[in-house]
Amino acid sequence: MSNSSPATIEDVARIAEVSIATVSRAIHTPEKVANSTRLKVSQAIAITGYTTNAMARSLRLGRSNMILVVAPDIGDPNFSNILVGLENEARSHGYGVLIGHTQNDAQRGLEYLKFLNSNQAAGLILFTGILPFGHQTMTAHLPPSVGVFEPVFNGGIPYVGVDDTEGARKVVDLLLAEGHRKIAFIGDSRTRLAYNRRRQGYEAGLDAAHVPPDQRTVFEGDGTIESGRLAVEQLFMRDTLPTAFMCVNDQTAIGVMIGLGARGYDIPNDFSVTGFDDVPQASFMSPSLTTIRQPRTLIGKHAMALLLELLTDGQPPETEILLRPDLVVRNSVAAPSRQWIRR
Amino acid sequence: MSNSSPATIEDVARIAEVSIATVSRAIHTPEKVANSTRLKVSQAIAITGYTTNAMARSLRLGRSNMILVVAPDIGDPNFSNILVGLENEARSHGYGVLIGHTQNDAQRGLEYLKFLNSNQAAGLILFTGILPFGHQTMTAHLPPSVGVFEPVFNGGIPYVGVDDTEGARKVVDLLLAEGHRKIAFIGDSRTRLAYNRRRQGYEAGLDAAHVPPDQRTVFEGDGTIESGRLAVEQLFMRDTLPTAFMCVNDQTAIGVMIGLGARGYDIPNDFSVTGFDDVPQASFMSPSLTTIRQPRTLIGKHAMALLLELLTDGQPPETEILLRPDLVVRNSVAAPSRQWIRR
DNA sequence: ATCGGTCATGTAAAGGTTTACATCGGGATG
DNA sequence: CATCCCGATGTAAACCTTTACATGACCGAT
Repeated sequence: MSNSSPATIEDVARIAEVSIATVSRAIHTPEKVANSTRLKVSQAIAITGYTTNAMARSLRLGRSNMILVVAPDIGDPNFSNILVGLENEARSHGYGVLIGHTQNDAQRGLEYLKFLNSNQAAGLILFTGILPFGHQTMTAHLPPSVGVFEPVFNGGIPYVGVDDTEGARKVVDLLLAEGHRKIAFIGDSRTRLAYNRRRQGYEAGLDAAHVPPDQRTVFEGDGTIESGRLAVEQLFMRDTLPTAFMCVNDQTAIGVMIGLGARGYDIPNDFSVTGFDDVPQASFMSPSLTTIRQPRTLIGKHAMALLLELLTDGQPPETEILLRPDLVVRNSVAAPSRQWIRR
Repeated sequence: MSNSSPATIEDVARIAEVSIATVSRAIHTPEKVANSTRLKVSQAIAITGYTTNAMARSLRLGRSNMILVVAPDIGDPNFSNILVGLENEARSHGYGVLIGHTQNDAQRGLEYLKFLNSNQAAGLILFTGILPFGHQTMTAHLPPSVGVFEPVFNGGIPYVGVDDTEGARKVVDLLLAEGHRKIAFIGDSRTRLAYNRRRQGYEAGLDAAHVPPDQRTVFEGDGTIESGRLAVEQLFMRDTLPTAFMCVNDQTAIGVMIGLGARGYDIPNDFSVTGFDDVPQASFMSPSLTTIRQPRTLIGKHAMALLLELLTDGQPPETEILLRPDLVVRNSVAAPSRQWIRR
């Protein structure tokens, strides 16, 4: 019962008095096995405590039951919530989740190539900004893959994200409803799809409200806290000050709040600030940050489900899944300061 | 060159004009192969782009190159930082990290047993509070394992954590130095080792300063935000109010701050509050929280290193590794309010 | 009674690797 | 020159599973 080495299919076969082939069939295609035999086999399995050796199975089948998830930084709190969704979905289908992070180092990405080449992962989940294996040439050798947040490479890989345009639109509509007309947009890199879509939502909102866009209040940074702080400095040096800062993500918004705080301004009374993503600390800041919630666990779940479908059916049912972004209203937005309106 | 199916050791052998055994030796025990042969083999490897099939290797060797990491909640930001350390260390030794989370559900833990039984994981990293597989009986079947934060089961499994006693001592010493004499200790479950050690540090500090302990200011909760809030309510109903709240973890401290804020008190002017762990939001709260930093990435690194040692040497070099906790002084501590001193 | 067909089961190969053991050749030693 | 030994390499078995194909029994139809 508690042998030193784990039971093999042969042990089960011997006890059930059938061949190993029958045992294998009883497990994987029970309809091909007579009822009486199936019973004997399941009893033998119970006695021996047999579980299939995944190594041997994967070797024979030519594919594993592992999904490799590669992110730029697994220490990022945004990441961990997605991981929950990914893992739950995978496990409930008998798959395991293998993780890796590149820390934006191309060399690191290459190391994960080993896992793929050595057949250790049946599928791949790629996060924003990951270009793990250098060349697009590699794409041909990639296993079934799904992107998270944004498309990977130049497409060809389906992805799951949030509707950035709609999210941005919700934010700008809130600011407009509060009475803001001069709304700065603090973005990150123009090369990022999320940036472009969010900005698109921003512009669509202004347009719908017949507010003429003002290029002088659009700032491009890199999405970091520091870049938000810098944006404030730059905007104060220009002649037109906004009454609200709409930021492409929460990190930038935090930077903006720090920058405004350093100049002695009060948020939201002097300026309104909004973010995007709803990072964990957004609710703990003072004032707490009005932002867009990314349904992270759900994104993870959908991404994994899509990948598993890909693994069995071969063809992706959809190439792009966009989830609904929810506006989270907190305390960083108020009506524009009379001080600025009066100007 | 870009064959459809990946190159096998046989392809390499054919090109290098040696046997597959020699190829295997050239890779794993190069000192047993003549220089000239080794060269031929490595050229053949370069030509074919061969990488060892991990499935076949694991099958033959009887163990995989995966480490299973099981945590109560992978969505917890504390977890992700440790994961970084774990993953870096593992990867640099050719191991992959497989993750799982139980969400404090014993049933879930059982599902991960499959991975272990099916030889898919060579080792196991267990987090605090995890009792993944029901009975201790299972311990016998567990692969080499290492605990994080606290010992697992009744011992027998080495672990890596932070020196809780010393950390608590640093906190209480700070509060004492500020002039506090009535310091409440808000704990979580008495069954947790961390609680007991931190409280031990708290009492040792009071003792060293010749401050008599007051049982009425010790509160036991469950480590959640709500429990911190509740502690405040309870303490206000008793006759002796502290001037400082020393909390067993940051969650509790956040709850205490919320509770005090709801009663209209100002921190740190009316009361001082301290935490333990330095969760990401600790620096974003207002006031920012004075707490103890857990060297999380380092803990992960050490835990994985210990496990890998265990895997190769069989015996753990140490059974307990305690890292140095650092005091992070922020803005939630000040000298005790004169209002209370005067009483 | 014979045949054809169906269903349940068994046989055996294949998947890629590692390694104990066998073999072979050559240099050192007597 | 015979012997021994050692180093380098090859042969083949083993790890455990899945599945195409073969076998055999049984049943119904002719």
